[in-house]
Amino acid sequence: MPNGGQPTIVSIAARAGVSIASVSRVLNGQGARRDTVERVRRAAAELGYVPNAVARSLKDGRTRQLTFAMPDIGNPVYVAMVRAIQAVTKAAGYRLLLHSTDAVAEDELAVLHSLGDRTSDGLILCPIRITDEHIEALTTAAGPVVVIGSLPDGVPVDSVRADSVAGSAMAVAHLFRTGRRRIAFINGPSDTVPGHNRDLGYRTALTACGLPHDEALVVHTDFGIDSGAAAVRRLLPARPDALFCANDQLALGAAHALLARGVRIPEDIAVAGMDDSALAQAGWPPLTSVDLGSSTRGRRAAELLLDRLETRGGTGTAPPPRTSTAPPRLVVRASTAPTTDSPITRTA
Amino acid sequence: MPNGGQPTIVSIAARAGVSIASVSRVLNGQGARRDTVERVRRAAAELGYVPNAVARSLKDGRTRQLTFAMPDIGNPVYVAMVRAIQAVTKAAGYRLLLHSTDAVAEDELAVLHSLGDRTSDGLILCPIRITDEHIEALTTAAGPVVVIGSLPDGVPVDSVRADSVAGSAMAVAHLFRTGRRRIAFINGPSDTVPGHNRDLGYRTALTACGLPHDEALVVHTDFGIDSGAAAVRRLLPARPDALFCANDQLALGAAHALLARGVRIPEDIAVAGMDDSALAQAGWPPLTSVDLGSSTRGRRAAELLLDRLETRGGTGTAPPPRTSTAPPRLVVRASTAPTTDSPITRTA
DNA sequence: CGGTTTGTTGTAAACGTTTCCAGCTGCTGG
DNA sequence: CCAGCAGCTGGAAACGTTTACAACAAACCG
Repeated sequence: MPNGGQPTIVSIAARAGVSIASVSRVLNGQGARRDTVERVRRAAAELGYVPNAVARSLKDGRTRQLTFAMPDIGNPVYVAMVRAIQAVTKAAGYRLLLHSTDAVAEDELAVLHSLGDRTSDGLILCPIRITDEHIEALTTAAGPVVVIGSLPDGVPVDSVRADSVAGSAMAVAHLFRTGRRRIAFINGPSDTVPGHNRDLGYRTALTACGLPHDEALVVHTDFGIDSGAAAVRRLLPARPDALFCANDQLALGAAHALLARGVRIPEDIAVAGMDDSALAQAGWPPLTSVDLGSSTRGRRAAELLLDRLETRGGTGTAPPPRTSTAPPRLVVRASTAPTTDSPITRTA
Repeated sequence: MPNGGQPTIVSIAARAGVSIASVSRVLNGQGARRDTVERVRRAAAELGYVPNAVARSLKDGRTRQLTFAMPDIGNPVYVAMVRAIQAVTKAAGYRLLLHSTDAVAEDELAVLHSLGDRTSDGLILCPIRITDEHIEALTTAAGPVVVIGSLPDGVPVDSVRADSVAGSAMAVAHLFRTGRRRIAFINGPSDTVPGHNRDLGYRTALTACGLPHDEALVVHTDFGIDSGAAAVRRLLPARPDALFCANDQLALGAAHALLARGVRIPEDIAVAGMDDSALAQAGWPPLTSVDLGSSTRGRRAAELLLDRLETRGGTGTAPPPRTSTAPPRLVVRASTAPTTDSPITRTA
């Protein structure tokens, strides 16, 4: 037998002396005579029968599996998403397939195309960048997709986005309110959507606060602890009194570099991060950070996807794509306590 | 059509004017006449054909999917494992199914049983506790399983374990060498395997160092940042000069509680953690920690599983179960710098 | 008591592949 | 000129389910 000796509906039928149709019916809780049910149940139990999910999937065209593709499972932001998604999908009876794209665009496209192989019923994709090929692949996707990230208008796909413009602005405004006037910015790569948006938020907030934009106070680097430390070295000559970092890892690296130089946080320089990951709480002093709602976004994305799946084959035409934005939330901790000589302005 | 309008091998056959058998052969790179190949290839491309993985799985009895079940994806240790496993499986052409058991034993058993549904070709299980039911389920599992954790002898299953006894001992010995004499211990639940082993390592090392075992210096709690902070409050009256924590999260919570009370680290009290997660590096001062090799274990487990999968149906009898132990590694950071008055013994 | 209903059952088709087998074509070698 | 052979090809079975359909028995009603 090509099967691993695994019992099937056929073996049960033989043992119980009924047809495979009856076995299937009994096992799926449909009507049958008293003793038929009894016999089938017992045979199944004795053989230790477990229905073959693959065969079932083939029959009814669904796998009860969902795929989540993100750039890097090492990043706490994505871990938070995985966690939230997993909670939702598990409750709904779906399994979760994890795919790490290593932030490679081709990999993201491959995942999108592989939706066609019917391995999973739907996909949550977290692209690092959106190219024309992405848009093309998204519009022609073989199954429901939800994108976590910002999509251009007109792409017929549900999406969940973070408001990192507003989030950055909140952080900068907070630093300003607590008396900081030379607010430096350590950003990630500016050619990614998040990088661009955070930059936008930073500039907007500076203007709103009436502060000048000083190029010497801005560093672009990649996301990572070491990069944060390196950036500090470049920024210190510009004499900042606050550091806003596009990410907690950068903030942490920066904070360590400062402390190692004897700079006091927050007395000399305030430090704020972004994402409010476990690292922010873990740092010393604990880091003020902007929570962009990774958990919320993950949960919301999963809900949208499940919703698509359920309203499938309903009235015919699919409902229009929905976009949901998770509001940012500023979490103030010790790393941005006001300077003693600051005007503790509570007004906007 | 019950299918979503998705092209199949049949549509290609029709369009190319050949039989489905020929399509299958061409697509699988078997011999065919020049123009048959040509026609099939073109038809497939024009229709945007993607092979249905479910049908294929049903046919040849393998899904090219692997399952990893762990207690909590929020824990950095498991994230490290996921990452390592993902890297290996991806390279081997397998997808990774993630399952979070929330540390619930029934959930672990359910995963084990669900191996029979043929959803995945193999399972890596990270159980929090091993009950008799686990052993029963493991021995009768419907497919290859690798356990990350310690298994009693005689269970016919590959396993990868951490040497947390030795790891704990290393940490305690290190603290002793750097001049500490009242070494407190914040442990996780003692009824889990890791909890028990860490306790064992702690006691063994104390004895080896000639230090007395003082109950007032030991706290059992659950793994979590807040628990670490709470434990410190209970320990301080016992006047420890070092804190060994069963996990980085505990260590971090403890460190924060100490710093908040004005206790200096490492001058007044040294702090060491375990797991060497990102948190250890992130803390201030950076935390000494024992790396139990989460990555290594994950990678090794994946390799063992893949190996089982390949040597399947070979000579007949399966090779005996293998057990691999990841050696612990002490990572010394600032949080355990020697006290100034310490005998900086480098011997042993 | 015959016709209709109701409930239970079995046969067979279908899902989309892969693959065994047999048949066909066109050669080659005798 | 024909046997044999190689290369291609198509038909059909198989993987393990679910389910439409038909068959059949028993029970009911008039």
